[in-house]
Amino acid sequence: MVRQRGFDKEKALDIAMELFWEKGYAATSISDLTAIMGIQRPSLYATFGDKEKLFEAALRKYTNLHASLIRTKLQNTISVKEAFRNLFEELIEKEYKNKVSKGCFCINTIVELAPHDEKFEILTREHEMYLSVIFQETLLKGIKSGELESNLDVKALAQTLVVALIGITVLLKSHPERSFVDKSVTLILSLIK
Amino acid sequence: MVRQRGFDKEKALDIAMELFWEKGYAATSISDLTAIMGIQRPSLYATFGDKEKLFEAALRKYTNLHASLIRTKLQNTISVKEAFRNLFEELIEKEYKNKVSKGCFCINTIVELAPHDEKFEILTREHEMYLSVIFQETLLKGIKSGELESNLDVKALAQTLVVALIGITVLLKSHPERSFVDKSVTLILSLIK
DNA sequence: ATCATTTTATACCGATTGGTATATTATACT
DNA sequence: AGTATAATATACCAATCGGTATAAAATGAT
Repeated sequence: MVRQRGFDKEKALDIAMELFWEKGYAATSISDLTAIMGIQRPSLYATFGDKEKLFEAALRKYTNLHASLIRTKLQNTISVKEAFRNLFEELIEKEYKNKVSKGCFCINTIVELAPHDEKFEILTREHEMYLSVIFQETLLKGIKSGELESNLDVKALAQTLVVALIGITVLLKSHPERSFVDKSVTLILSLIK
Repeated sequence: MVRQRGFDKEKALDIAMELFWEKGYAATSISDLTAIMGIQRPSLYATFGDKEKLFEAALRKYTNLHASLIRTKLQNTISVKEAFRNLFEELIEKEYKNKVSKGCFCINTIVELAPHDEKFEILTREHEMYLSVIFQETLLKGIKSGELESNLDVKALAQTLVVALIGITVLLKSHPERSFVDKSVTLILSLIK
């Protein structure tokens, strides 16, 4: 009884996510978005509400994808310490490969919007807290398997790994010497024992 | 022979620095700036060039102030480890006191502009590298005084402290539970031995 | 006091911003 | 096949963007 949408909503959202991720909220215009998404302005507004709603939808999609990606990477290895090492090293490798480093969409949003909009403060904080829970679970598995010491302060270590992940992700955007970030990753991983 | 400027250039730059620091480059308009600086648009352009030049001048002023502030704080204590602890704790205290946390102007710029403008990539990277040098000097002093172990990897530790400082500064903008950041600071400081 | 020089204030520029009104096109059900 | 409904395309909106032309006001040297 109705005309159906001529584009894939999820694909369009993916493209919007990539652009917001790369340029941030303020620097991305509706014209930029419609051009790259391949849709007209009224379609964007009819489908996603307004610019802020679209941004929020894109960020929620990112945090879901990011969390499950992290969880998967931490599950697929025998050694917990190796898993964390691979996590950091893949992050570093990817940022040095790409010419323009987008960093982490969630971290970018903490910096740009969290201080000025409580909605994004909560959304981004909860994602970081969720990451620390994933890290805790991974560390606990390492203790149970006997790989890690049983008297490890799992919570403190997980939170420190989150802090380190944030610090390295941000620092990579300024393209420091590779050895700089490699050395600090090695030292941080030495806390997992 | 000429009319003299009716405002203090350095004071005006300080005010611009605060606003760019709080809102970022894209979200700060010339009208915002002239209003808070108390000057007219042509005065701004005559004195500082254009928006980007003003931003760069503000950021350079910030990095200079920030570096000397950090160096001062690390000098004024007998124990090196205590000095670093105070550095982190004062940062945390300040961010929890203020309602809107501006974070670090340099870090904000790494996230917003470094990936899209080589000038700011270089400027911000050099500041972070400079901080790591200050940290190295401080740690070396601790070794010479006998407080720290002589086999400490000073470079790796200094770089890790920079990474941790960045991570905590960013995370604070999402207002996590106080215990979260306190615990990770304690664990990071345990690397200084 | 006059004059050259620079800052100031007002007003304006075209371009772009986020967001919509309108009218046309395409679809699913009767 | 006709009709109700929603998505599309075009064109437009006021507001704001970064930046400037112009002219009045203020200054220090003569």
